[in-house]
Amino acid sequence: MKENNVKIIFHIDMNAFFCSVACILDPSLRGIPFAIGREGTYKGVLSTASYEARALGIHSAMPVSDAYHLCKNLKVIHIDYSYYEKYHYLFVKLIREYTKLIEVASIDEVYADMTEASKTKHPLVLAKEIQARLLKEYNLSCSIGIAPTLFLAKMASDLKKPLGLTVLRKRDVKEILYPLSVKDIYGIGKRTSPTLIQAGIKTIADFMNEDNKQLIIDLVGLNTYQYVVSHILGKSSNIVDPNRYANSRSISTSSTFDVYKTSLSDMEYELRGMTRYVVSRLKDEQYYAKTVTITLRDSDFNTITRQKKLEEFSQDFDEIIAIVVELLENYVDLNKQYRLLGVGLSGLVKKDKLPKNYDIFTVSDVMKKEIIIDSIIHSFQEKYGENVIKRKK
DNA sequence: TCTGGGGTCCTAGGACCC
DNA sequence: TCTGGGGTCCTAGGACCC
Repeated sequence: MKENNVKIIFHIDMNAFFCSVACILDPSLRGIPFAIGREGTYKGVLSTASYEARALGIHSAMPVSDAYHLCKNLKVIHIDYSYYEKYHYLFVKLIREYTKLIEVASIDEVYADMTEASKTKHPLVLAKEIQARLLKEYNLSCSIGIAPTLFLAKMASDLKKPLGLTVLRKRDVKEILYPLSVKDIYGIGKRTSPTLIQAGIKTIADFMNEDNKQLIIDLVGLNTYQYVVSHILGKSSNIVDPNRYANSRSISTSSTFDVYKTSLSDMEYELRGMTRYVVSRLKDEQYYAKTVTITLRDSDFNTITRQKKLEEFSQDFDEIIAIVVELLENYVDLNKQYRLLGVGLSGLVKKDKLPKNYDIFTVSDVMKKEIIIDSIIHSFQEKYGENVIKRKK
C-alpha cells in the first residue's frame, strides 16, 4: 500500500540563468565562452559563466582577472537586473500552470509541490514537459530534481546539469548520495568541508557512518551534524510554502570602490546615497525598520559591522541617516583606507504589524485593568487574610 | 591584473533582570 | 561579604547560498 503522505517535490533550477537571459537578448553569445560581471574592468568577480566558459575552468565568484588569465578573449557583459526579473516572472508563471504550491528560493530556482499534478500525469512526464516548454517558449534550460523532501529535491537537481532530470527516492539515497563528497551537501560550504575532509570524512557515506559520529560532532557541532543526518535521511521538511519569504528580514546595499575612501566627508557622502536607496526601498515595500547597520571594509579586507537601534520603528530618512552618520563617526578609523561601505536596515515590520503606540487610551485601559486586579486581590485578602494572595510586583 | 552584492540564519558573549 | 542561575535581549561576526 502506498503511503498517502509522501509528497512529490520538484526543485527546478535554471541552468546558468543570467547567461541564458544574455543569450536571449543577444543570440550571438550562443556557443561562446562569456560571463556576467562588470564590463570594461579587471576588478570584481563574475556572477555567472556560460557553459563554454566553464569548460575552461571559469566559474561564478571567480575574480575577473583570474578568468581572463584562463581565457584571454573572454567576453564579460553586464545586463540590467530587470531583465532577469522579467524572465524569472515568466518561468514562475509557466510552472504555476501546474501547481500553485510554489516556493521561490531565488531568482533562478523554485520548489514546486507536484503531488496533486502527479495524480493525472506521471512526474517524469510532467518534468520533461516543463523542461521542453521552458526551452521552447523562453529559451531557458533547467535541471529538475524530484524527491519527497525539499532538501533531497535540491540535491537531486544538482546532480545533472544542464537539462538534467533526477529522481531521488529515499530508498535511493545510499546508492546516489552516499558516494558524493561532503562538499556537495547543501549547507556545507567552503569553510566546513575542508575541516571534514582533512579529518578523513570525505564522502557523505563517511559522514553518515555511525562510527564517525563523535568525531564529526567535535568538528562541526551537534546542530550541523543533526541537520545533515536528518536531511540526508529524508527527515526534513516536505512543505512547499509560497509565503516563506513573503516578508523580508533586511534591506541592504553596499559598494566596493575602485579608489579607496579615506576622508570622512567622502564616506559620509557615499553612505548618504546608499541610505537614500535603502529608505526608498523600505517605503516602496511598506516596511518600517528598527535597526540600522553600517559595514566598513578596509584595504586589508577586514570587515566590521556596527548597528544601532532607532528609538521607534521608522521609515524616515532624516532619522535613519542620523544613526548612519553617528555610527560612521564613532567607528571609522581615519588611519585606514576603505574599499567597501554599506548600509542595512533590519528589524522590519509592515505598518499594520507595528506595535501599538502608548497613546492616552491604551494607558488608561492598562490602568483600568490594574485597578480591577487590585480590587479583586483586596477582596480576597479581606476574606481569607493578608498572606493568602499577594500581587507580584 | 585578488577577493561583488544581496540575502538568511546561527552562535557566542555580555548586559540586565529576577 | 562575595557571588547562583535562568531567561531574554542585544551586538558582532561568520557561514552559507545564489
